[in-house]
Amino acid sequence: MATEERSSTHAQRALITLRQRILGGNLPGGTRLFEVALAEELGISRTPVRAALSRLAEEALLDRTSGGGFVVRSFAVADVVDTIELRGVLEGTAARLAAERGVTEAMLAEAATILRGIDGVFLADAFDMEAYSRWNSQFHSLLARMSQSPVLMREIDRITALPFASPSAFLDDPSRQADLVKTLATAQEQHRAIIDAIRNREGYRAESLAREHARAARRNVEFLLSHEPALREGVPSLAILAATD
Amino acid sequence: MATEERSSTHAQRALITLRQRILGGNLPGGTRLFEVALAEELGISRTPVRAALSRLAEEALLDRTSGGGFVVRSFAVADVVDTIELRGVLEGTAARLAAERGVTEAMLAEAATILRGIDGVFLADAFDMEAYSRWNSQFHSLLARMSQSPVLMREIDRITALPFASPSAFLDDPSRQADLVKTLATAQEQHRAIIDAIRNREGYRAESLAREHARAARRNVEFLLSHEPALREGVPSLAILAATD
DNA sequence: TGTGAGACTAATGTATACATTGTGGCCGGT
DNA sequence: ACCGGCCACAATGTATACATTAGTCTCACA
Repeated sequence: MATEERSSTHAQRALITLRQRILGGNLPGGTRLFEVALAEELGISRTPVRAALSRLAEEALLDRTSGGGFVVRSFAVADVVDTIELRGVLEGTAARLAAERGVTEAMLAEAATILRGIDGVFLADAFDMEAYSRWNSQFHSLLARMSQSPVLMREIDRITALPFASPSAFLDDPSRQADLVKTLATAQEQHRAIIDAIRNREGYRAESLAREHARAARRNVEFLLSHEPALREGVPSLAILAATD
Repeated sequence: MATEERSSTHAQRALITLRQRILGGNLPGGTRLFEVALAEELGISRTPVRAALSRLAEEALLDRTSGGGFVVRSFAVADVVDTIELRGVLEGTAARLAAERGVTEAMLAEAATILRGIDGVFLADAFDMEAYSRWNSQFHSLLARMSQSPVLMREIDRITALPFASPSAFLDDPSRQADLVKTLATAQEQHRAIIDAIRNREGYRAESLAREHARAARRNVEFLLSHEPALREGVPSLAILAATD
């Protein structure tokens, strides 16, 4: 969120509550949301409910109906796959623009710091997934900034706001942490290679690497979909999909 | 607009009015929009004004301020260039997915019809720019559909809603029609090649061609920016940029 | 049995009054 | 002269009452 909202307005609190429900899979795709019922349930008037619903449509979590109402957006498996693909395309473009336009020494130094931070997580006795996730988020935030394109950064922010398209997607699956850690070493090599390509002004290489890097999330989706649906329901990053009828 | 709105509500009319002003360059980027003043000016209450403003933020034509208000989004030249680049990337991705996933015979037949339609515009005695624009829009709409990705189609719709990133961008510049017609023959060759690549399942070729195809808009921007600003102001597709202080 | 029309109810659109917050200007003190 | 605090006004947040529209169900007719 680029803008700091007024804290604790009714609309803001309703927005947060409803967003959490949708992302957490508690509101199945296709569910009609009604102003009056929600106002009653949340104990506020219709006005802030409408404001919150409009914001959720802005975030593409709700679709508008022809009658002026709102419905929870449905995500099919193909939508998840395509959203992940789109993230790869956008981050790939960010990497390419960074390589084409060149980046500052300060950015490269920041990248080096982040890479060292991630390396440090691997060297610790116990793998700290939260620390990895934090460094990982910083890496991806920097990558977007390196493009020096506010337009692109804005689009990346939009897409990566969805849990399954986030750079941290699937890191929150407690049942597969040991397996995940094995793949994160590869991911870190990719981080290093992307920065190397950017430093060397290799646009095509940078784009290709960043696209492939994002594809890890797709592999996770495919893994989870090849197993029992029950397994998927324990994965926060895919909760929104579990909610699809 | 995927959804049909209620016709002629105050909010809808305010939305249309304000959108036209912004896209037409009559509201400079950075302009604060105030509910009360707009309500007074439009002769309606604040409620539909707020709804319209929220919709415009959804369309990314307005940014939200920290105080809960709205400000007209500023577009710098670099933003225009990057948005056009993004359109190329997205349409390139659509072409690649179409090639990778394959398309139906019906889609290919539709493409052939459109290509014939465009060819017909070139064969006429007087070049009909409006007819060309209509066929061109159909081509690009089909291209997005060929990806068979609702997620991607949605993003393409978002980006191409901006005048300078529209497939029809700059076709509306009355002062340069003769020059433009010369470049449209090249564009039509590109249309043909894109469909050929898709038919042949050549993903990389299709993506590259579609990206290059979108780059024509960038050449138009660069041409206009290398001439007097006064020239630019007569170009509807760039009106929104002319409005930037 | 199917279709169309009408009635009723619920959902959304709108205006307005009041509450709360933010911003700018002015005044006083250092 | 500059900075901080206070006050007033404007902007936004909210609730509520009323208006309008959309959707669904039932009945009647072909």
